[in-house]
Amino acid sequence: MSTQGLSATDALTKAPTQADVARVAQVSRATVSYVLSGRRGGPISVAEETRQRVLRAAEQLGYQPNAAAQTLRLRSSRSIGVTIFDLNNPHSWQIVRGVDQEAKAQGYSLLLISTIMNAERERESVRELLRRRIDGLILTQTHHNQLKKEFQILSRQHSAVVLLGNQTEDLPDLDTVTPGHGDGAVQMMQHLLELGHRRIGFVFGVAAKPLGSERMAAYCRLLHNAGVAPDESLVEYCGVTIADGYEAALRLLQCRPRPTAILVINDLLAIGVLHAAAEQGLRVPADISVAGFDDIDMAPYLNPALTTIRVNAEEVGCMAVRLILDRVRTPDRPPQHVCVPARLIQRDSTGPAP
Amino acid sequence: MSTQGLSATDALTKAPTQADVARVAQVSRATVSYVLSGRRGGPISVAEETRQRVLRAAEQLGYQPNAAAQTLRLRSSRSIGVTIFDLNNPHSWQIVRGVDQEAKAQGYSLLLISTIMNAERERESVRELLRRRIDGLILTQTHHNQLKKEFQILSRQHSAVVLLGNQTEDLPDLDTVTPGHGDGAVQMMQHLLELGHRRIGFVFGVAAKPLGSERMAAYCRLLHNAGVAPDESLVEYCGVTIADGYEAALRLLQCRPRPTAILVINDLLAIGVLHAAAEQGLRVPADISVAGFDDIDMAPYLNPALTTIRVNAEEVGCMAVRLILDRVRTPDRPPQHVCVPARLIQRDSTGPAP
DNA sequence: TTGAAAGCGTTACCAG
DNA sequence: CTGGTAACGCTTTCAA
Repeated sequence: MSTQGLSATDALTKAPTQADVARVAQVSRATVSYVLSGRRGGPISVAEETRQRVLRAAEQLGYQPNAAAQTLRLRSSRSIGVTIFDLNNPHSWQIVRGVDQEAKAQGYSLLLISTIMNAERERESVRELLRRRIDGLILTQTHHNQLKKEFQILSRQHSAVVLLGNQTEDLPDLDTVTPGHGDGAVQMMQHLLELGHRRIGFVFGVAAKPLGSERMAAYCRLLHNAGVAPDESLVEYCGVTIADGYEAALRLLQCRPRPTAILVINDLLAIGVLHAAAEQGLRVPADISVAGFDDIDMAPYLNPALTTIRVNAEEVGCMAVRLILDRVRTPDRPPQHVCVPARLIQRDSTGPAP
Repeated sequence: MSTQGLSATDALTKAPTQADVARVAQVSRATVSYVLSGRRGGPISVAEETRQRVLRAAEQLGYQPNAAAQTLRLRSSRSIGVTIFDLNNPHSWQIVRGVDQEAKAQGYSLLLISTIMNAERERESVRELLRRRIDGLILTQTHHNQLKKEFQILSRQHSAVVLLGNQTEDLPDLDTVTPGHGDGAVQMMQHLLELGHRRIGFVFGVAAKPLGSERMAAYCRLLHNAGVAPDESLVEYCGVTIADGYEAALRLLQCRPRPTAILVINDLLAIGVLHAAAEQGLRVPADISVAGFDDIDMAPYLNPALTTIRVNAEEVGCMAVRLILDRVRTPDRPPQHVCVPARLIQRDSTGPAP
């Protein structure tokens, strides 16, 4: 049955397989595998002359190993899944960039990204990733409590899971990467308090309740320490879009007395806040200060340049990948929790209280 | 050897397979496949009672079909690859969003994204995608001339390719989606000329030569039609980052007489241009007008809100997916070229020439 | 150093 | 309607 006469060029109707390469190179399929993989187990040495012949044949045929077959055989896809909650936020992409770089650097050359907008789609996306037999999963800002079952399945598949930017309470024993937003919020509040601000508004736009609570906690605590009575009307809850931030700011700017500073949950929403201020004829920072979190790419180029808290997002992504790979290699290690430090980036959107 | 006694719960060391489900449900593996796939060929009907038993067993075991095995068997991974040139540009994400939505809607539930920064990495990324046996590949702004070989391989694998936002000259016979930037540039130039602008600068920041040439052509042509002599010093070539746009704008603003308007290749760079203008103490649009392309999410919230050309990016992504799927179903159809129209979005960054 | 052969988990064909 | 069984393309052990 074997179509012996198949030449190098006429198999145009089908992707070439290892067997085709073997035939052209006049060797066995095993030899082809040895030459082209040469992964672990050291070099199962094969004669240089043969090696070259195989390489040439593969090149000539445009042979690409079938990843599905490899995955099936090796029980590993050498890939990492990532779920991103808000694809619209540039900060998310900074993280993805970090993940991508580190994954590629570690030979986990491919990155599967799946976008999610709500808990239901999140489940579905994670399941899809499960089916692909990913070696690890990085979840950002997830409703992890709804994914218990998926975590079980993953662990049975020996896949690693890293949670990124989530609260670490009442959690399964997972590795986590935590951006130092809490500490950053402390720095920012100190900065604002030193500038003399006392009426400080907070635009709190998050996708789900517990996210950003560390920032909220720092905000409340430092106000309290400064002897400022809490004022509910200065905290505006809203969604995650720029428009949400804009509208929240409009509401905040109608408070009397007006806040002299507005802390915004992230830089994206801060863009909306800056716009609202400008629209109301307020000068930033002369009339009101505005500050954000994340230090997204455009933060230095907004008008005015935005004071913010920077957490190196690429490092966050990179650390997540490392935790994944560490766990793949050492499955029984105790859970690790790494924190990526934050620091204040002072620009032109904050100034002395008027 | 077959571990007959394996109960539903103690197989914790390995992902459950179809065989496990079959054993628990007391049916054959084929039956499990029929129940859980039920894809094409119509319903290979199976008794409702049996069906339920299988479903229950699968649920109980947390069974997820192994996608690698399915891909191997079906010769299709039901996935689409996308390469994005500049992950930093929000416009790219808009496109990805469109691709993601449409792909999911069509049952191509997973989206593989691979980021590239240069021609070499692009080749490598595409090869990786090839190995995964993607059903289709969407290339945005690619150096397609360097990928001839990969295209051959793809076509042999019966994978579809769509080029997005590329010049369509001297091209293999590929399907393309072209954003209407050329026409948009015409609209924008008309808008600026009507406002009385004659000295119009152009910040031309692209990753590779031919990209954006349709905008350049429109710019030159309309200036010429308006009787304005070309002025090389008004065109600034630069890279693709906000910083590049900022610096290009600084150079442009030093021209004497100063341009009264600046056309920017995209909104991202326009952010840098707006910042440069503000920094130089220029009021936009009173002293100088600024306009971009893409209508990224933040465009309406910049200070001032940015006049721009909108090409519905999600639609672009969506069309790309449709072209892919059409071709998968009808491989021998002649190449299709769809164009997504552009329209002027007039905001506050353009006004009468001073 | 090279070749033969046994799976990996699925699907789909062909008998019962 | 259900149950064997042969691929799919690859890696890897075991013999030669």
